[in-house]
Amino acid sequence: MTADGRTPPAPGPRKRADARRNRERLLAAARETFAEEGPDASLNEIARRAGVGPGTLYRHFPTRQALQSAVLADRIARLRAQADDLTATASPHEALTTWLHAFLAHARGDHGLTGSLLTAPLDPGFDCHAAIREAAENVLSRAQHAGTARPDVSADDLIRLTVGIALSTGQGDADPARPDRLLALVLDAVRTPPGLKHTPDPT
Amino acid sequence: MTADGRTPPAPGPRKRADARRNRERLLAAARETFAEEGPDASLNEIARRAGVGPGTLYRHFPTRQALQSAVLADRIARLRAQADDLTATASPHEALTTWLHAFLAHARGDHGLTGSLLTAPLDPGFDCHAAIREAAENVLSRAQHAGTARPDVSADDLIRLTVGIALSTGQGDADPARPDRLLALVLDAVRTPPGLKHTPDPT
DNA sequence: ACCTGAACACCGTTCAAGT
DNA sequence: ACCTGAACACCGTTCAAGT
Repeated sequence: MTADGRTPPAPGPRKRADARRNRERLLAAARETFAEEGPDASLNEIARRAGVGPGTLYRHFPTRQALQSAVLADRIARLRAQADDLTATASPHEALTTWLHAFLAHARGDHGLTGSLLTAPLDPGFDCHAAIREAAENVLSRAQHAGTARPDVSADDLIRLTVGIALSTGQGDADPARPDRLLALVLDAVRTPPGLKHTPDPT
Repeated sequence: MTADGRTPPAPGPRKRADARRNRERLLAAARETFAEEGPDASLNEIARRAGVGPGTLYRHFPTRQALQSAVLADRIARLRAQADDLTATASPHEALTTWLHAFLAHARGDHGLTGSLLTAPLDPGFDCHAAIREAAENVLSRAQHAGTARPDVSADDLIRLTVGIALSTGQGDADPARPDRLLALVLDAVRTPPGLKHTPDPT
């Protein structure tokens, strides 16, 4: 990954015009199809919708994960930007809370795309895991320095807990408020100094 | 489901001998194959390993979930029994903690079988979701009555949080202690009275 | 009453052949 | 340099035909 975490090779205009057009068509078709059928949608179907042969899809995106990453890239960039904004405008604790809830909504809103991508082994192309971790580290370390988040929790921990909530609360739940409630519970623990109530005597 | 949560129709010896034998062979093959290749393993492959035609598999287990449930049934029964044991032998808080860690280990140990089953919509056959919930309610309500678990959390909440941790911490993690650490964090929150540190003055 | 296994429509992936 | 699309091995699922 590049030092600043942006999309590495910057798919500049150095390619043939038809190649660029096909890439764009494939991305649009993938966005549509993943949204409708989830992260396991048929790749042949995506190629078909893009008006392109299967081989062309594989040439542009050698693996299903590569295609999924590309589809998510801009949404993840937005999450990163939001973390920066919150750092500038909200209190440390508010920023942490708000950003994690936004991330949860994001992970729940894409039929499991983010979840499946963050669960699987990393993709060397666009490393969306790293980008999200930087955003999480941004808001978390600020809260830790302010003393409103316990120091023994990592950005990765928070991401995994949140993704876990997103994955385990399917959209068919009787209680639509459950995901946010569970995240709030987790955040309670993050705010609490570890071992506070286990050792009432500090001596 | 039956009132006591046992496997409902009790697949008694009322069937033809070859049918029973095939059922057993299919279950064994499924156990093997799911363990090796995860919950999405090929059903044809399972039938092949059982030395049986695909149609026979479908006759015994009309859906993939039905087969998965049958494979897990006895392991889930053991988890229920363990909850009963803990209730009799350990303190309320210890019982809750120990059982949830056991459940987490179980959910992490089967290549995601439990996770995929608890995430998907319920199966009317053997309802493993209900069985697990009863076990969780067993240990949770006892802790709540003893005052060591906050009352605004439900057995379903705990199950979802734990399954979420199991799903989001793949086995390829750099930190093998992470799952148990995250569960301990969650249990901290469950023990803490809600809003304790938000309102330092009880008046 | 249960089992068999061929058959169908589909999938992921590759690769010669084209331009 | 890139695209096409036929081809291969496989999958889930069904269903006539058997015993």
